[in-house]
Amino acid sequence: MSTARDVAKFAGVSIATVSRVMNFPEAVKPITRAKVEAAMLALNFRPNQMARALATNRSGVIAILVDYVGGGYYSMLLDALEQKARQRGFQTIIRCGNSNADDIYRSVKQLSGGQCDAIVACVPFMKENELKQLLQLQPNTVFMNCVSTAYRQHAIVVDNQLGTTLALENLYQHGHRCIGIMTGVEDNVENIERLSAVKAWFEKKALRFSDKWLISGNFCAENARHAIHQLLNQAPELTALFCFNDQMALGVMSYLQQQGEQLPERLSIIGFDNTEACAFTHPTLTSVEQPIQEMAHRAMNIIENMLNERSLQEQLPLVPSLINRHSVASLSKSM
Amino acid sequence: MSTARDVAKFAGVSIATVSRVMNFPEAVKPITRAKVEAAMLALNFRPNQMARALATNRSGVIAILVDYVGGGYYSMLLDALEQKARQRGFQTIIRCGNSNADDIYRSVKQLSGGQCDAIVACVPFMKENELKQLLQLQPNTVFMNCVSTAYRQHAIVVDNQLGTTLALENLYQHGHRCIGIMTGVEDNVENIERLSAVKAWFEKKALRFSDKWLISGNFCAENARHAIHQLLNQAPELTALFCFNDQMALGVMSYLQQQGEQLPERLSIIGFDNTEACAFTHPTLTSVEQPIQEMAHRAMNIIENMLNERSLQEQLPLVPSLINRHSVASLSKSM
DNA sequence: CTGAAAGCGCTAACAG
DNA sequence: CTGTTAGCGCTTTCAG
Repeated sequence: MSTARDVAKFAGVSIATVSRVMNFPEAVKPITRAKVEAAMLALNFRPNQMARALATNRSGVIAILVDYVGGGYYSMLLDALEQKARQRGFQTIIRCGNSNADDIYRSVKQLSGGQCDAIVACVPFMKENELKQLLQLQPNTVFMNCVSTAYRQHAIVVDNQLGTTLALENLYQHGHRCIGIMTGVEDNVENIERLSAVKAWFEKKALRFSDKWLISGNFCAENARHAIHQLLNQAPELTALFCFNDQMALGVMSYLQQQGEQLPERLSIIGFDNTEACAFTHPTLTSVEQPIQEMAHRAMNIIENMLNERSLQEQLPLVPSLINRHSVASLSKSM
Repeated sequence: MSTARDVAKFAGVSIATVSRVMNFPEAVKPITRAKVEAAMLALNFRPNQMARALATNRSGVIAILVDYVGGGYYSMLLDALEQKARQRGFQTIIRCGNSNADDIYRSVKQLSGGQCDAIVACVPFMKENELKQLLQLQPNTVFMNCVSTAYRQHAIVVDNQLGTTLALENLYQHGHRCIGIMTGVEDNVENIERLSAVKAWFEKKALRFSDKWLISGNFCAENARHAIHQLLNQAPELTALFCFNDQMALGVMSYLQQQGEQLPERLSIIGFDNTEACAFTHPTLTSVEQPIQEMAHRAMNIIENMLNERSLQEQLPLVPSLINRHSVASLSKSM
């Protein structure tokens, strides 16, 4: 592999000039520049990013930390982040396998040794004090889908209260009063927010809410099958179900259909995330959409501000919207 | 951020000793080592990976190049690769947005500047001569799902002929003789292999195969909806369909069900990849599974051999299997 | 506009 | 077992 020194020798210039051609081409006389560029081509020169990073203390890469890369919501988010980062001249690298705070710490320790300039951490499972530790390891961090009171400048989050209300209100307007709730992972902050929004909504509506209407599906399709079975056993009066993510809604739908139930007649269902699969179920799935593009955009704004040592603004929760499809039946019609 | 020099000063040793504690702890007297480790802790020392990589010419990271990270097959593959790489002490980074040869070249040029030791490139769209170029840019490359005659030592691929045969044979045994084929992206080498396997199978069975039974869905669910509409128009005699990936099968199923068709009665369907969604459709989807774990395992073997400058063995195609579910009806029964 | 030289933080001989 | 020292390949003053 040829180095800048080789190029310099070949072009008959100094190594500093080679560096300038890479970084400030306008600062080099066109004719010299041409010689250098020719040499680069001839020697198939590719600058060593590690050396460059070491010298400048900048790598140009943003690391994204997630749990699984697969399916659902995060894969969409990752693609959005990659695209926005690229637009601003950053490379992105994704590290998966970060399912708890310790995984995150380990990853961050490695990555913050110069391997990246900033981190986007998808850490809905982290508590306030853990976020603090994370920021100590790497100040240039953005938390995605992470509710935080102390670090609002670093945290991008959707208005879960609104998302929840949109879903419940839609079911309500279709005549549903007995609405089941399938929650996700217990200490996931988004889960917590959505759950408390559910309770607030029922109170505001002065509707009875029974704890029997509540069940956990752990955000995962397979668990949702068992969960819905149990839920309908313990609360057969339910006519609708709000799932805290689409994966679970998918599990529920497939389970019920395997039991020979008609959807949405037997149960109206709304999911959360508006993943691609929503359009390809039968019936298609109504779901709450998170504004992924805007989230990715904000993440990059925060990062640029951090890297330029500008002060950060507090982030307001972003506005989700309900995407109406065919998984909700009007109660009057089906009765 | 503290450096090895700081640690050395703090511990009252030389910087070389600090380095040894990191790399060959046994080579340092326990008492010295303890002092150094204490200093590291006290100073919150994290070695600069870039400096280390520069000095050793090894980064410990494997880069994985894919197109989209989302949904289907690749997200499963990515998780498998990450896991296997981690087991062998490598970090992985994923770069998405590589949908053609030029994207790949650009990524590889950047990454091979010391940022990674090896690359796993998911490049079913690349031709033999493009693979050659890629290997010139970065010799330590593994091609995933990539048919190649010249670079078999670098290419991990599933036996597409067998996979295709398994699917068609299953339909045949359920009595189907008029079998539609939904292909993927035209110049995708896996697509090409599967298509020629289809034709070979029909010939071997001495069954008529009409070109009207063939349609492209571009590997994507949305396209599959239009494709199936057209296909059944031009060939209403079809009783079964083999889709070259699951995404398209999903699109087909949802479209037909929206048209009020019964599945699998109207059309028996088999997909390819056995993605997670297969278990959550209704009916559940029979699909050809690629041995992802084994593929990831082999990729890491090849990489270790390359990095240790051992000679590479030619890779034989891996063996896929058919996962039977409920999307295939017996023709006798449904008639 | 260009060159010389001093690092960036770490590793790896080589001495001792 | 430990310290000294010369790089790894690039950037960045500072002179000229």
